[in-house]
Amino acid sequence: MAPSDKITIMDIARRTGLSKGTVDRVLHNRGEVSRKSYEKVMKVIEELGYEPNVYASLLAKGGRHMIAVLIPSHEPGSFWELVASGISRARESVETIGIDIVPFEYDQYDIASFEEASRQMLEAGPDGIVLAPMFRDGTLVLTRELEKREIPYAFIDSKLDTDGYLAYFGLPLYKSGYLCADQLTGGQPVDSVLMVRIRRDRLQQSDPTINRRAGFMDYLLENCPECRLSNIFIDPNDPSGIEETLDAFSREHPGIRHIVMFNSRIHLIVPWLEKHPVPGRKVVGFDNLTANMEALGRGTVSCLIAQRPDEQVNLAIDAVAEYIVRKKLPPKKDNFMHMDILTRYNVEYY
Amino acid sequence: MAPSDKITIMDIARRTGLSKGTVDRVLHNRGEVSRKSYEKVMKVIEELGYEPNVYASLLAKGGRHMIAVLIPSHEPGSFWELVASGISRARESVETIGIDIVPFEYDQYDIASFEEASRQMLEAGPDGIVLAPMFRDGTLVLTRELEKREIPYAFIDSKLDTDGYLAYFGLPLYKSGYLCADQLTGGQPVDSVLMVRIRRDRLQQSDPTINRRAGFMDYLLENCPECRLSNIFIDPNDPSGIEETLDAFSREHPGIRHIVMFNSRIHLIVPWLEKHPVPGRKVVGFDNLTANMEALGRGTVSCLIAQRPDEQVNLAIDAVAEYIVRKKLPPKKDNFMHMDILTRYNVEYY
DNA sequence: ATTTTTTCCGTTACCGTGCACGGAATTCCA
DNA sequence: TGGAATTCCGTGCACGGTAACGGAAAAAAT
Repeated sequence: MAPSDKITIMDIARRTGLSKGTVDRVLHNRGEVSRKSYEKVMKVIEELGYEPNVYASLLAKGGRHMIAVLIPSHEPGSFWELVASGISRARESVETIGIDIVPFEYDQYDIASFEEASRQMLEAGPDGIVLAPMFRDGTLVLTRELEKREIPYAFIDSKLDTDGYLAYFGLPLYKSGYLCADQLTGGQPVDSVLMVRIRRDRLQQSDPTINRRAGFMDYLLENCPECRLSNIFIDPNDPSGIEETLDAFSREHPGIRHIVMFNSRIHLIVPWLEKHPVPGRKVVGFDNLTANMEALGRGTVSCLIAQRPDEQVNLAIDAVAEYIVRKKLPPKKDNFMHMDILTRYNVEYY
Repeated sequence: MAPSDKITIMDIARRTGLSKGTVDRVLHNRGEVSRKSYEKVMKVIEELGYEPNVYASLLAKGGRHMIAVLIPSHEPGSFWELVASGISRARESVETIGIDIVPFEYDQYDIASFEEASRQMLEAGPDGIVLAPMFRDGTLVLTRELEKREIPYAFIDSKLDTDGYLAYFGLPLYKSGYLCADQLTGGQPVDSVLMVRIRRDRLQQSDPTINRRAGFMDYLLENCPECRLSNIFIDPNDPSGIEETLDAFSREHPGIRHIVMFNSRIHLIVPWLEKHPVPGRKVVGFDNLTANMEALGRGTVSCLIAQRPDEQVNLAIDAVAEYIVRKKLPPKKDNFMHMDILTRYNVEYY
């Protein structure tokens, strides 16, 4: 009944006839222990089910740890700002266990800045890392270095096909496209959908929207094969250009009403949508940016598929912290997280 | 830059010219300190922004705390089983900070068992409590006693209109009915809906489905006023009776297709639904019971509104634990949580 | 003025681990 | 077989806070 009679390092010292110093040495296997005593201690640890007292440990070693977070810089209103807010929450919860969170940021369109940021990060000597792999090759170089230095790291948002990482927290991208299509069609056949995409001219970047688009199109293929799909491309930095593009398209294709965007930037077309309201039009996008949620509340956007990026980074930081403090591996390595469906009726409590 | 140079109890002892014993006495104001020294210490604490080291504290006082959870007993497959699973998760996370979780259960249809359970709970002498108020009057008696003994308590699921509680975590019930209606109609007008309800003959119990039903009906009133509503009542303990009732109803009203239930028991009518498939029928229910989610995966149920009861109890336990260990109040007292929309396309990651 | 009580405060022994230091036991080499 | 070099292990202090204990100083009683 009483779990209060916890067994301590002294208990296993007595049981083995050794001293706590020796027991401590095998616990942190830092050598200077004979094979015989090592095994004896291990056996007793096993028998008694010894678990170290984290407080005492933390208190004794005193020094604080540091977890670095390497993510794209968070311009206001961007997806990465949501991640950043999750970081501040996580900071509070782990600072009491002696861990500091230090963010390192880079321009997600500039690989040189990524390399610079990861260099600085390594120099700071973190005890663990959480990162979002934007540049495939650059990340590979980094993770190899991390593995050499035995620094644990966790992925968020997307991951590489290596396996040295401690954990991954993210969305099932393909499925999210599938879900998105179901929300847009409502299970009923639709005749046409417009996909608004961002023109990108950068190379070697991983593009998560590809998988989403694939899932979206597969759903349509299976559930309403006669649906016609159109693409247009916009430039996020050119608001008036966006309106022109949309105007031109809707003149040429007046029948197309439903609209989807596979990145977090549905808010970019909201001004145009509100200038040209169409009853019964479905507009579906991704991620809970403030601007997106406001448009949802006004009814301009019908539905958002969201992934709680703050939660993801939180879990990732906790996993790394747990590993640093207790050397415990997370229960699952790949954690595909729930996809939240947001409508105007449940967005206010998000 | 360095937060590592934390100020300790010794620092403020030196600054005041007193000993750490005295400082400790004012920190826990357990008397035996002159007014003059008390104020001197308080002033220095303020100046230096002293914050006690939780580990050292926990380590020193050694003794463990106990949080009691008072909820209806969790028959397999019931809503409260989900809560119970959240309890086991919470247990792991707080046992490392020296807190034990002890559940006390009662029959949610028997007020005497509630009183008995709360009596036993009080006798066990918990340091904090999480409870779901099923019986209004009985809970009021209990909470008054808790306030007298200065034992902090948090509500989950629903709350009373007292204000002595530390925090509340639950769903906005009325809104959830509203959201439910929106999911059922898909924003399009529907001509009729059947509400399947549970026959209850008990009194003085709080019934959360009342508010849900109200929200549901208000949505219909505003968005498709011509929709016709029917009610039928079933007995959860009589499976064949359920089928008969549904058979009889569908014979008399063949036009009514869409079905909603406002409690967690939509799974009760799933066998009947699967015997009588109707294309285009919408079936909406609440809560992520295993049986409900399976029916969702098969497409029998169109949508579930879920509330993560495990998360709720987790947050409640954390809030109470935080108060016990650090005397910190939670950031918000009333926490209305997000309503999750579950469909067959996002249920597998829930 | 002396004794008794009360008020106030410093000292000290923990809590369970981490780790440096030094010494004993063993092995090695001559 | 002696001494030197290793290997192995025990001791003791530190971490920051808690609380019992006992004693000095102040107040009250005689």
